[in-house]
Amino acid sequence: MFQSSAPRGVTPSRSRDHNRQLVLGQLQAGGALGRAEIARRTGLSTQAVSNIIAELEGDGLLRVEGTARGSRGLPARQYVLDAAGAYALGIEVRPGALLAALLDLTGRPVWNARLPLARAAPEAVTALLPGLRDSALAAAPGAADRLLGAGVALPGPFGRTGIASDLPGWDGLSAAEVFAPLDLAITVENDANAAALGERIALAPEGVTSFACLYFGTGLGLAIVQDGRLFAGAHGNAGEIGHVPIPTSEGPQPLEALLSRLSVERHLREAGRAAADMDALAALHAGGDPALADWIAGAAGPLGLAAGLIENLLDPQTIVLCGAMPEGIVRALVEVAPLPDRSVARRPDRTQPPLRVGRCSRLAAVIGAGALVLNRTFTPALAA
Amino acid sequence: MFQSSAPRGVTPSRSRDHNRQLVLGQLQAGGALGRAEIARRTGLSTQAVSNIIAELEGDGLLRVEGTARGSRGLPARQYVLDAAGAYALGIEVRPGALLAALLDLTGRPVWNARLPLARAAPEAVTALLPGLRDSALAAAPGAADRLLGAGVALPGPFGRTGIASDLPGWDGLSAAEVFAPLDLAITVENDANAAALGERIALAPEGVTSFACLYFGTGLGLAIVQDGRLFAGAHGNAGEIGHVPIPTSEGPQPLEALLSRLSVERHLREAGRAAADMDALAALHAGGDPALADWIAGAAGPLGLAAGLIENLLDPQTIVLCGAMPEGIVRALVEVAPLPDRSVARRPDRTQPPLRVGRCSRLAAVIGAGALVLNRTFTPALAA
DNA sequence: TTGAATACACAACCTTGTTGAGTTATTCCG
DNA sequence: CGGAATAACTCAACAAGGTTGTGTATTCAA
Repeated sequence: MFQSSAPRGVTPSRSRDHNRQLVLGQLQAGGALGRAEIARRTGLSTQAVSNIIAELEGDGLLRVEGTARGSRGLPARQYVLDAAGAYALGIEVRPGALLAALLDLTGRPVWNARLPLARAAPEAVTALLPGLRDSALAAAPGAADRLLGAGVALPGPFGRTGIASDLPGWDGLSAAEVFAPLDLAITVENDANAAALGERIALAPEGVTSFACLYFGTGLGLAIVQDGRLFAGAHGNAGEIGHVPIPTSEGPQPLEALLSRLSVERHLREAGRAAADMDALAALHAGGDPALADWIAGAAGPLGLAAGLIENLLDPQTIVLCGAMPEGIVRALVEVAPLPDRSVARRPDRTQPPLRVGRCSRLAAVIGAGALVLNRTFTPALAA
Repeated sequence: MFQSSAPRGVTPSRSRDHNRQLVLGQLQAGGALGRAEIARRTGLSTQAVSNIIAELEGDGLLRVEGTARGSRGLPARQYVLDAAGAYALGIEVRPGALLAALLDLTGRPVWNARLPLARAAPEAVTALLPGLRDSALAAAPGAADRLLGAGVALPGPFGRTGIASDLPGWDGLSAAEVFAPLDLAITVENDANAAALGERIALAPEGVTSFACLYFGTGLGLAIVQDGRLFAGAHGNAGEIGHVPIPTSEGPQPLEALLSRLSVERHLREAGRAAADMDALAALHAGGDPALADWIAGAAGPLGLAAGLIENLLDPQTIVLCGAMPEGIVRALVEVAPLPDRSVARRPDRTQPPLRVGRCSRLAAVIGAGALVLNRTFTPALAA
């Protein structure tokens, strides 16, 4: 599915696309800004920014929100993103369910749904799409002709041609075909990468643009974001941290055997607990279940090792944990994980915590799927 | 020293820069090409390519080399890089020596020098620069007004402000000041990153643009190259793989305690061998020294683990080993390293070997330092 | 009240890439 | 052997987008 694409020549219209994205990205990260301020931040002339803003305002993507006061000179009109100016549809396919969410331009989910899937067969998914689309659009009046596209999150890793290999029957399929009934531009990513872009929207106002994201899915995934863009590797499968061997008293074991939902479920089952879903897990944690506390204590070490690996290899601003694991448990893991004292990321002027809790919920990847589309709208193609 | 810079707006002249780089990059990777072929590869119109080529030819960066034959239609004039069209100066500062190399436009070193440094004090380096520059220019007549700039490789990791922290007395210095006597545009990188860009030039014709580079320096460094650009992390210090703990029979040890020049030297010293420099090491290896064979056997396991980590986390096309380790030893390591059988990079259609031997010599980082400058000339700023 | 500072609009201009018509050289095929 | 097909390349007109210079409105401070 993924193919590292060759860089293309720049034409005037591609320049404009880039600069539009740049302006939108400033507003996403910086809140309300005036034209002159945007011009200073982007290095464009105020005139260029003015033209672009007029265009974006015409498209309904932004609107004036008051004027700046308190400084000399003509007060600047402040622009903000218009949440209702555009929408993105996020879809997540899991072995047991199809999830969907509709995000507004600011990344807030305005609608979401979860449909059980007996088998995650492509035809079954395709059949559900028209109804899904209708429900989503019914939730947001006016969104119909303002849909930027649809993002799809699938369990990775991907094969070179075709889609996901973790879902049975999907190998070698074209995403465009399976999701054709949506009649939208389709962007596909693995669940961890999608979730990371979902987190990016929340982190952008804090100035976090380069980070790693540990994602609890079926196993444990890692997404790497650099300057707001995904680091995908040569074939789109970077971040398979779950396979990394971790030394234990019983010899090396894959990280995801120690730190994942399957791991906690197995541990609890062996202790005689039933923890079929996230709610049950959260309840156990809230109740101070000793078996769960035991698992957390055992998983904290591997998490610390993984954090050390990631910091040393990737030097991120922070590492975000998200995905299908109750927030309380993730918070507990973050609090007790023993971080390595020697790391290039352990710098005195660091402002971000080494580990932080992200959007921990079933919705992390669906929201991320929608964010795939928004990200394309906000992140300029031009590298620094 | 490193600062992740914000993306900037695109202006017509920046577009031209990008497209010039794109054209040069095609010639670097693809050898002799005609205008129409370049246009097809870059997605630009033939006219745009024609204009750019005329400009580049005027600047002396490329020249016609014959015409294509054997196909229908007007035979295409083939263009190649003109090696003597531009030069880049590479400088490497080590604790014991100052190295320099002059690269032509194709990345070939046309001159190099090694000056001993009692103390690698900044003032001592600054004092040597004018002489160095003169010697380099004397070796390549006409290079004086065709110098693109100077690249500087320093042992990392870097502090946020100022230069290298591994070299005593350099912390907090500005590279522009220390290297001001060169009167050239200065680009600074850590040694592993520089070496990786040196390898990139050699790998580009094979279509390798995303790879990792394990570098033998004082310790062990890792550089990550994605689409021809360095992955630097949030603060420029990605790739500190030497600190990663590796399980051994005596408990976890940092990778660079098992796989580095210091490691092999210590091992040989304990066995009563003297192996002060690379020549001595190479001689021992050629002579089939059992203590050295012993070290290689012991280091192969950690190398395999490191390769597994890198493949799973970064999904590169290949992993290149280079730096201050005799080529024969590196070759032996690559041959016996046990690679993990489970890895996202282990794909059926893979064309590159998982591990390969790079430019193993004292010069890897100096050449890479020069390549820093060439890379800027060849790699477009536009991401895919 | 006056002047400095600041945001912004308008218009002319520059750079760059695209498009379409026309030229030239080579191969293919009758 | 000669015409048709093919492909590379050039020239000229055009379009898109950004910059620069000039002018105006609005606010703060002296």
